[in-house]
Amino acid sequence: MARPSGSDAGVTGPRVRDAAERLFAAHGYAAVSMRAIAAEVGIGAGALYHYTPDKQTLLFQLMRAHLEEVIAAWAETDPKGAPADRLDAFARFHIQFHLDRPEAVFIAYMELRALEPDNFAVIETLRRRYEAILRDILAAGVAAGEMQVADVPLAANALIAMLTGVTTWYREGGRLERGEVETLYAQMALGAVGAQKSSAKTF
Amino acid sequence: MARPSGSDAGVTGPRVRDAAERLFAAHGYAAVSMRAIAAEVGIGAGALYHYTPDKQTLLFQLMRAHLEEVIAAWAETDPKGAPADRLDAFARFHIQFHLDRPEAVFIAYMELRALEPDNFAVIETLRRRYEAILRDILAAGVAAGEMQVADVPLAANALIAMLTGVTTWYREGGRLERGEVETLYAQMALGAVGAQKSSAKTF
DNA sequence: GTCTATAGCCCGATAGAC
DNA sequence: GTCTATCGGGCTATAGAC
Repeated sequence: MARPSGSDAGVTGPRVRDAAERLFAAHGYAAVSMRAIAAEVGIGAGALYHYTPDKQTLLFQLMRAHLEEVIAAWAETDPKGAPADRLDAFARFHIQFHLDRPEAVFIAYMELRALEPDNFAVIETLRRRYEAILRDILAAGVAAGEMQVADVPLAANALIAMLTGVTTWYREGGRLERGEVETLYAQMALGAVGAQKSSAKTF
Repeated sequence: MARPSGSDAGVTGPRVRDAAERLFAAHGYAAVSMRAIAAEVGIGAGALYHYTPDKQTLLFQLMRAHLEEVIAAWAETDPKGAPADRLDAFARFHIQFHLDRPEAVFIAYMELRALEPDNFAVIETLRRRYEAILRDILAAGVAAGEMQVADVPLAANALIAMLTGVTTWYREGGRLERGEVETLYAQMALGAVGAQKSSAKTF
């Protein structure tokens, strides 16, 4: 399609977002300068402003894109079966997504406080929508008698925190394979709410 | 004991640490300026340096004091009985401590990346020592046949993350009392590792 | 599309008066 | 023990050359 000149348009933009994601996750939004992002990309600081109007918008768009992606991805993963099986699938999905995109996830949970009020409201709505998925699963599990959960919102918060925490210690190539980690976290999640997979039921 | 003049010595120091703790927890270490801390205390920025040699040391000392306190407090709380009962006690202790000192806990877990290497090494050692408490409980539970834990370090990480997450949502005066929160989290922790309190056993 | 230069501001930390 | 003033530098974002 022969661009008139210069370097790869449509390539630097994603590289800027990748660099920002990596650095925000590693050091925190407030601790990362636009100069540092530019240096990571290999351009001058001024050139960044062709790709984002400002630093805050860069953060906001990273967070929004991630949350919209995770919500959409779950919609395609949801097995829509028995609540215990959905919880198993949700735990595995959440772990998988977090291990695939640890930086984006870390930012989405940790940098809420760095958002300006209008941006915060948008992100908070998306975050609540994602957490509502788990609350719905737990509520269905209680209704079906498959789970013992005294307080659904509390249990959902506790499970999300547990699952999200995987990013703080898991490193590729370590002692455990990803599949093992998924399985173990899913087992703990089921156990925490007194559930078991339908395939494990004794009739 | 009649100080020669001026304001309350021995009082401003703790106020500086309290202000720093509050602001670091709310906005993150990197986002908080020494001027902001001074304003919170009600003194000029220059006067801060009578209480800390620099900003980094302020963070380091907050984190070290907190971790040493939590380790010492557990040593006095540990019921030293059956592993399942110790896990129940640990979960309640951890929740209590976190709800009593949410700012200190939040900083201790979130600002590790803001520490300079020498300080990081000290804090990381303390943090590992605290997490080893839970690993020891789980290992004892497995050995006693009271718990089903396929991987002790993973389970310890998962439980710590779950319990610590309480600070992200619990607010005093909300829907749930602290005692309820402790009980529910302890139940989930026990369930996650397939354990139950000795008082709940069926013989 | 990227560069260099810079405006305007805030930063951590220090010096010295009181 | 606190103040004011300040040093030296980094920050975000913009302007204008190429």
